[in-house]
Amino acid sequence: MGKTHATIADIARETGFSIMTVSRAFNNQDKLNPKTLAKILKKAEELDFYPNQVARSLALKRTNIIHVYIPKELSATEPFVTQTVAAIGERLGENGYSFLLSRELPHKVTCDGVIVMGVNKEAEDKLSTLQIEKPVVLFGNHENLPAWVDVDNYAGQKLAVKHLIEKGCKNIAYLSAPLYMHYAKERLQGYKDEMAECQKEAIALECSDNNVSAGYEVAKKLLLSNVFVDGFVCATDAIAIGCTYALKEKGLEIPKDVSVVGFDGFGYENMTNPHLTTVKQPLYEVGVCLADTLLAMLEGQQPTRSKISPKLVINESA
Amino acid sequence: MGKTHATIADIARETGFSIMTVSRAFNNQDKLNPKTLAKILKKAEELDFYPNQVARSLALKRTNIIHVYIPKELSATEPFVTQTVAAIGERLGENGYSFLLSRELPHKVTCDGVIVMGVNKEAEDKLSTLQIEKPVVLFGNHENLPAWVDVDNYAGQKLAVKHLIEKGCKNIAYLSAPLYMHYAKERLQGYKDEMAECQKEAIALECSDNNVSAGYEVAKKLLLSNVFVDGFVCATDAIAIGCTYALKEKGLEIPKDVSVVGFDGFGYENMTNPHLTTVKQPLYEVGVCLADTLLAMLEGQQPTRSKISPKLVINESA
DNA sequence: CGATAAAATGTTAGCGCTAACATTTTTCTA
DNA sequence: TAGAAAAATGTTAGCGCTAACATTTTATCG
Repeated sequence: MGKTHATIADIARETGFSIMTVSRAFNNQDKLNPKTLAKILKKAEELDFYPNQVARSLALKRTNIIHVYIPKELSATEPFVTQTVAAIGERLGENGYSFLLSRELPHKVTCDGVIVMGVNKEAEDKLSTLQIEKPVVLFGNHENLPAWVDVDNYAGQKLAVKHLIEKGCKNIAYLSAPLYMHYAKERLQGYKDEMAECQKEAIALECSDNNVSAGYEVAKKLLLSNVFVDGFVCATDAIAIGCTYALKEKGLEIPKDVSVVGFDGFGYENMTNPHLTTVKQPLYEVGVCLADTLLAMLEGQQPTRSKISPKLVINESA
Repeated sequence: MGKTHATIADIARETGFSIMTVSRAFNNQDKLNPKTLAKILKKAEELDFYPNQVARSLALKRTNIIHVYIPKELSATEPFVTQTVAAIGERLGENGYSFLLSRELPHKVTCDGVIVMGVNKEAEDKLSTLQIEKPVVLFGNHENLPAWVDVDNYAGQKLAVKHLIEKGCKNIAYLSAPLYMHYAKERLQGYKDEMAECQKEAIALECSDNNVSAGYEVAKKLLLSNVFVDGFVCATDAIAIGCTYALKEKGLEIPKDVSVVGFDGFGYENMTNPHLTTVKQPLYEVGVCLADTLLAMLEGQQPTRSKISPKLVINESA
């Protein structure tokens, strides 16, 4: 591969300073005479020097690698995983860490810390073990873990309801995702509480699945009943899209006759006609927060738990 | 952080072999007496030993890090980027490499190789420079680069046309994406050639943008003219979805009256009613191939160029 | 069965960097 | 301006591993 690259030893030789002084120029600049620092940096520039992170990691007994653990039951290609990972990766990179996507819990010597993309009952025990050795941050929430970041589904869902009420909707129905999904429970509660706080009657229906067909079926069923509804709050965008099909089929116009709000904002919201108003999951922020939480722990700070509030993205459907 | 972890020196001491023999047990097993190997592995297990990759990298003058460079003009959250990155990451991890998502071209000492997620005129010069020092693989195709992996848009679009013809469609129109997108040209050509090969007349219209509204507008325009069309091949799923809205508005049933095929398969295909038949970009395979191409180069093999064929995913719309 | 090749194992040096301590130089104070 | 404190720089040892070469042990064969 041609000649090897300049090292701090080269700079030391050429400037006449010791290796350690050169090392300080890249780590503890404040402990150097400004003139010395300038000379060293100039020579570094001249030699196209770049610190060798591997050597640095070895000397510091670190790896500078973070494992991003994606439990097997999660698809690694789901938007909510990949978008969060993108943010994590960017943030870690800015801080000198590379990362590893893995589907198995890592051995402690292979990383400085772990970000877990969702809880997996099987892995829980291992997590607490690993936690003793290396910092762990979870995407989600868990009472036994001191560090996690989650989306505030509850607050997000309240936002949607609030918006419809402000728009003047009188009868707001809720199409829930299957309740065995933890987010579904949280969102449903947000709807119920917000409705209660506004002295409105809740009408919540659970879909059998989180997809367009299920949303369509449940909305259709509701429309066939005698219940008058002028607003639909849906637990996910997929369900909301299904809902719009049922509404159109019935000849209802969105948002003139009825308003629809979704939840997720993975890009599907722009596939409807009209475009869907939705509560967008703040995945970028979550990813950044996951990374920052871990980085803080690596610097010795206390673990933290964060809930990040989604934002309402107002499009045409409500 | 508690007591340090077992090293090969520990195993050497406890088994009575030299450090080098222990090292061989984890690298050149074939050069060891089987009994020796067994003893060492047993002791390793006992001590929960795991090789320190950082030390290994330093000794081998490698980083075991791959930079995944996402040019600034690409959004890091686009599905086609994030899904490919997920596959790259998984593959690299399996092979002992971690990676770094970066928005700037890396310095050569920070990585063993680079995967570029799309060409950026600005970066092209730098790429050829970097290439001399470290292996580079591009997602896309470029005549000046010896190693790349691309989606075979041309072949993929032919698949879609073929499918409609087999289904018995007589008049197949094409809704193209804006032609300044490189993939749009390739896909359009695939449509044209396949139509020509089947002695069919091509009717191609270009959308002003790659989104639902643009697809809707163009399809609507075509429907207003006197041209009879019983099949739509669309350059993207977003355009196809827009197209379905225009068709439904006109009272046409899909696929009874008219068939629609999209392209991309990023998940939007399941948001339509009926679900969209589409040509799915093989992003997972692309990611794996990008990683494998780079890994092969790192082992000294020649760079290669690959085009990966998308698959037709048959749903309800055609 | 001794010479010789082949297999197995060991020794040395070093990858590039940093912590910890040691030394030198500069600055400050009475 | 001597003497002490502070600032700047240097020395030593080692992080855990591997390449390259050196040595010892075992297998092979006329």
